[in-house]
Formats: sequence, structure tokens, C-alpha cells
Amino acid sequence: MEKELANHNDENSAQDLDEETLFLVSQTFKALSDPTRIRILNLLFIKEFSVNEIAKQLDLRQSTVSHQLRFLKNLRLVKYRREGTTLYYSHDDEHVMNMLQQTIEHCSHH
Amino acid sequence: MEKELANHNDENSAQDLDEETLFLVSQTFKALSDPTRIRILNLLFIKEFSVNEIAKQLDLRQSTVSHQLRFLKNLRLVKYRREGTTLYYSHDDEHVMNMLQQTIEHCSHH
DNA sequence: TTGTTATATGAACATCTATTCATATATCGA
DNA sequence: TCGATATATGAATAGATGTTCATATAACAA
Repeated sequence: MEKELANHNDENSAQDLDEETLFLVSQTFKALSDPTRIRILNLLFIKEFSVNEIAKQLDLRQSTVSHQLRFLKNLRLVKYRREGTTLYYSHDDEHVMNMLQQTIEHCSHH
Repeated sequence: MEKELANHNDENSAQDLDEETLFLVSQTFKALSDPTRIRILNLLFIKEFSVNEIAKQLDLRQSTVSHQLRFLKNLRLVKYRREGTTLYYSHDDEHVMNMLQQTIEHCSHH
């Protein structure tokens, strides 16, 4: 019996990722690959904001912000609470927010 | 004088990222947002591989691998050494590889 | 109910992206 | 030089993505 590898795959002789993991990983990074979504998440470091507040702060159309928030919401990277007709969005994934912060820090010393 | 904020921006009243940082951050995550590039980098966790070895291991066309390696090379996420006509590629950014590893770990418990 | 405000949604569009094929370039050995 | 092998590159293409406009939905107050 061969010594067990750190890797947990089997038949494929390889170290390749299973399809679902691959999809989730790529989606996670895709969320962070768009400047608009980065700006929104970066804003949410501070505190929760409504859709209109985000649009105003970042000088974006309301529909642009709403579409991007939906994207982030689907990935559970943000959540919201309702107050009347207003929805306050906040971040909802510590792991991703940590990565973002690290990378911003890393890149801002260009 | 107001208490100083953690944030280092100034005139824009805001917390917005400067354009160059924004671009670098988005590019970094874009590199990790494509399944093919993820698989290539994941393979390079193990050891260096030639272009053809990567293509064979991952069942990809040689030109696909070459194009993606160029992309990763431009971002200095991989490097290579030559041995005759063969180029051996290896990873070249610890920060990015750590993020990738963390996220694969994070997502493989789906 | 009606009007107002906040947000979501769908379609259209332009742009970007990844892959493929065909071919060019480069290194080496004979 | 010639042939063989390894890799890079350019053009073409199909598909994905982000933004916008117009409009729908939802909550609330009067």
C-alpha cells in the first residue's frame, strides 16, 4: 500500500478538483473580480447601506446596484434587513471579506 | 479636529478605492475566477509542470494552456524555467496561492 | 384607494472572455 | 541545414457579463 497523499482524490491519477468545488471557487472569485462589486463590498466594510445610499456614494445607477446586490446575495456574500420600503444591505461572509481586505491591502502598495 | 479614521482617503468624503488599486484587485480575482486557471494553479501546488504535461493532466488543448499561462504570467502568478525546448511552469505568488488554497478548502465542504 | 418612495426585474446592447484552429517561433540533435 | 518537438501567437467564434432604460412590485402614509 502506497503512502497516502494529502490529496483526497482517487481514480483520476490526479489532484484535480471535483466539479462542484471548482464551480463554487470560481464563483466566489468571480464575485470579487468586478470593480463595481468590489466597490460595493468595500463600502460595506464600514456599515450597512441602503441601495440608494450605495448608488449615491459610488455614483452608480440604482438598477446597477440592485443587479449587483442580487448577484452578491445569491452567493450569500451580502444580506439585508428591511425597514419600511428601505432595504439595508450588509456583508455576510467573513472569509470573503477577509480575502478582499487582504488583497486591497496587498494591492494598494503598488 | 475630528478623530482620524482608519481609512486613508480624503477629498471624496468616502472610502472609495483609487482606480489603480481597484484595477489590480479586480485583476487578481479575475485570474482566480476561471475554472481552467484554477485547475492549472491547483496542479502547480504539487510541483512544476511543462505546458504539455499540464495539458495532458487536465485534458486541455496545448494552446488553451499556453494562453492561460500567458495570462497568469502577466500577473506574475506563475514563472517558468527553460530546459531545452521545454518550459517548466511553477507558481510565483504566495499570497494568491494561499487565498486559492483557503477558498478551495472552504468550498470543498459544500 | 391613491400617491410616493424604494427596490427589483427583464430586455436589449455593447463589450469582454475563453477556446479553437492554423501557423509561427524556438531549441536541439543529426 | 533539416527534421522533430515544445511552445507561443493571431484570428475567428461562441458565449458570458455589466450596464442601461423602462417598467413592475412592494411598503407605507394620507
